[in-house]
Amino acid sequence: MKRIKRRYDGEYFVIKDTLCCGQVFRFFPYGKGYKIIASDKCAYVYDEDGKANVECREEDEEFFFEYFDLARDYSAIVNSAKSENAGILAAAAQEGKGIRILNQDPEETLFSFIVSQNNNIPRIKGIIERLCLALGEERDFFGEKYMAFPTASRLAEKDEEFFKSAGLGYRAEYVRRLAVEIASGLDVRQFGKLSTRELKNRLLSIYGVGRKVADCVALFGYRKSDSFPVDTWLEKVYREDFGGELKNREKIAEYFSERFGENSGYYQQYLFYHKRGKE
DNA sequence: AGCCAGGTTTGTA
DNA sequence: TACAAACATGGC
Repeated sequence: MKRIKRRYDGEYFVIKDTLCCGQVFRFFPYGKGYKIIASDKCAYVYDEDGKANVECREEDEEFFFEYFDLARDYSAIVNSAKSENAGILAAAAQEGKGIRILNQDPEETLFSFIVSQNNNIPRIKGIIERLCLALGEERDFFGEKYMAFPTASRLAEKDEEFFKSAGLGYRAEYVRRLAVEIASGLDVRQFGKLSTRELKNRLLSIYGVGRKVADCVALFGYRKSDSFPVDTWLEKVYREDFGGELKNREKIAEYFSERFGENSGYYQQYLFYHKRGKE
């Protein structure tokens, strides 16, 4: 199989910022940048001389073009952010204009963000990697091994003890029950047909999924850019940078998504990255 | 030692 | 409807 290399202009596509802004967990420092694993596919990606570089199998070129959302015009989004007159948003957008919102697999995104609740990013990455190592299918990337994200059927074979030993803590039962549901017929990929509202209600009916995880999954897994996930960092942004008084995170999420509409998800990423900082 | 991390569920009023 | 406590784990 052939290996291909694509170079993209780096003004609105910075690999490091796109991977390190908290939307994805399976990437590892490698060479001049990172190895990224999405579903069962792998790519070597790095920033160099103001360009974003993507190297992968020839047959995966289209997959990663879509994955990195390369058909979308991010200059328009960044310019809108700058014209919003919304506190630090303009500065955050300038700082994070190289971020692209990845088109991730819904099922992987759902499992990943259930793991993310009340947890920190390094730990989330570790837990997910242990699950992949134990249960993922082995694949080859030009002579180097990597593990695909496990199927729900494989996950469903394991008991709660297994998930606890992977470090999931009280989330073990959430993950196990979702795996069993999917293994016995629930197809979360079909949720993509639903409207944003219907999708969120459907996600909220899953044990272990609340408003914030539903918003992340809708945004990162189903491209619902009118979602504005509010976690501890965005609550901080709201209080400290927007002078907000609301206490309820759901209300805060409504405030932002009503204000920013279809650009909510992008702005949220700029603000998150700005507030939390880089790796 | 106690607080925090990309929160959700359950119980109470 | 709104709010508090409980829930595992590990880094600081």
